[in-house]
Amino acid sequence: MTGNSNKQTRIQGINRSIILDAALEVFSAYGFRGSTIDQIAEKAGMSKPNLLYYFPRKDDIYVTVLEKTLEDWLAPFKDIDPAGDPVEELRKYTIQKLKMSAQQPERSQLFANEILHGAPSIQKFLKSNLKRLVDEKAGVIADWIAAGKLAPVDPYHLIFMIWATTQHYADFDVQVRAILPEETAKADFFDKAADSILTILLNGIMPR
Amino acid sequence: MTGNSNKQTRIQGINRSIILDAALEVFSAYGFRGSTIDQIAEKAGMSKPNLLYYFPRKDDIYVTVLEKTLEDWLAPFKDIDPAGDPVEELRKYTIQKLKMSAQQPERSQLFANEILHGAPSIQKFLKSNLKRLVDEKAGVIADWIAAGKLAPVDPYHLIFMIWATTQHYADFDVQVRAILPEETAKADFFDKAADSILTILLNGIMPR
DNA sequence: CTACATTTTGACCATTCAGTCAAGTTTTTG
DNA sequence: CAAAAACTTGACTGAATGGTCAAAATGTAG
Repeated sequence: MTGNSNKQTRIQGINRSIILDAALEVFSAYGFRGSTIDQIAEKAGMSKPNLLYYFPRKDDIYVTVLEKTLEDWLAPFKDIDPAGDPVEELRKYTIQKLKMSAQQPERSQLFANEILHGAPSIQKFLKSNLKRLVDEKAGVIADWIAAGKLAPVDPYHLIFMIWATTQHYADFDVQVRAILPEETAKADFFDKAADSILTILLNGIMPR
Repeated sequence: MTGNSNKQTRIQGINRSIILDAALEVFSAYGFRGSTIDQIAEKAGMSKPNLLYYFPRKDDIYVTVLEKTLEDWLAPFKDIDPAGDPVEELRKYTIQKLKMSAQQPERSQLFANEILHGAPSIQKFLKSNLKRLVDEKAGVIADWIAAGKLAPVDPYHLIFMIWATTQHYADFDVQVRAILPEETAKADFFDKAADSILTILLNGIMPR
């Protein structure tokens, strides 16, 4: 039985998970080409051939980490509730995404890097799954607008705006810290950022 | 006289420029580690040793392209006029940045990639020049708010929001096109995006 | 046109790195 | 506890790639 088989042994479960954690750290920091298998193996505390026993190709590790990331990443988006209060739903979603950016910047960075370089590994996912999901949620927002519960704005661009703004704090972390060195150290940095963003965003889409 | 000297010959002027154009294309698409000197040389239409005659190290090419980019990139930000009408100035700036994202996505992508991976080549620039400039413009915005010309929002987060939103269309171009395939092909795509963003943003900061 | 400086390149070198392999060790199973 | 399966690794290979070098080609100043 090889490491690729469906049913995992105890050791396989442990080691695959260790490898994927190490890989996320390394890939998010250096990108696919900038990362080496040796780096990941060292961070995972095992030899390179051992790591390759679990994931035969560098690409296998990368794609697996990326897929796990996408899943987590979209969960709160799926949770936007058509039956909820529009402004409240979008506030909840925005805060959720900001929290994820703060707590798991590596996931955001990994994804950003993939897209930035043309999404070579997830083109299909973007055009099928993601597009379908966004179309659905854009429809929900359009309905809210039609019901007069939100100002008339293009739902797609609104979604992009929320994504861009929230992920900025993970992806451009270095820049934010360079400009706000003391602020970012404070405990309430997250709350202040969330508050500023939500003020502008929600006032921007409040029905008039 | 070497290719590094201050005074450039005719051929040096031409070739350095050709190399930098090629390098921007390659580096923005594949990142620093993902790009090879051979690739750049081929795109520039010259042999690798010839290219290395003008820029002795791979890093030299990269840093030169990056510095040129930073300069261009901040020009419109510098142009924000404290004496102008606040909403009008911020509209002008946002549109300017969106235009740049549309016309020179490579520059935005090059910069994004650098920041995403910890800004190894421009840490100092971020902490000195950029911070100084942002502090100055944040002061201008704070004054506008104090004068009751804008809603009370944190100037720094407002600036980040404009940056994030506008650059999203360059850096996440692939994702935008995956989700809005027909839209992006239309001639008025830019206008619609600008309009959507400005509606939300400006309504969000209009004094109440 | 000549002498000198600049530009260009084929061939080459050293290093890095993804991936292989065969032999050894540990874990599981009956 | 013995045999089989699963796991681990040192040593290695081949391809890719950053960079060198010496000689040839081209451009330029007087």
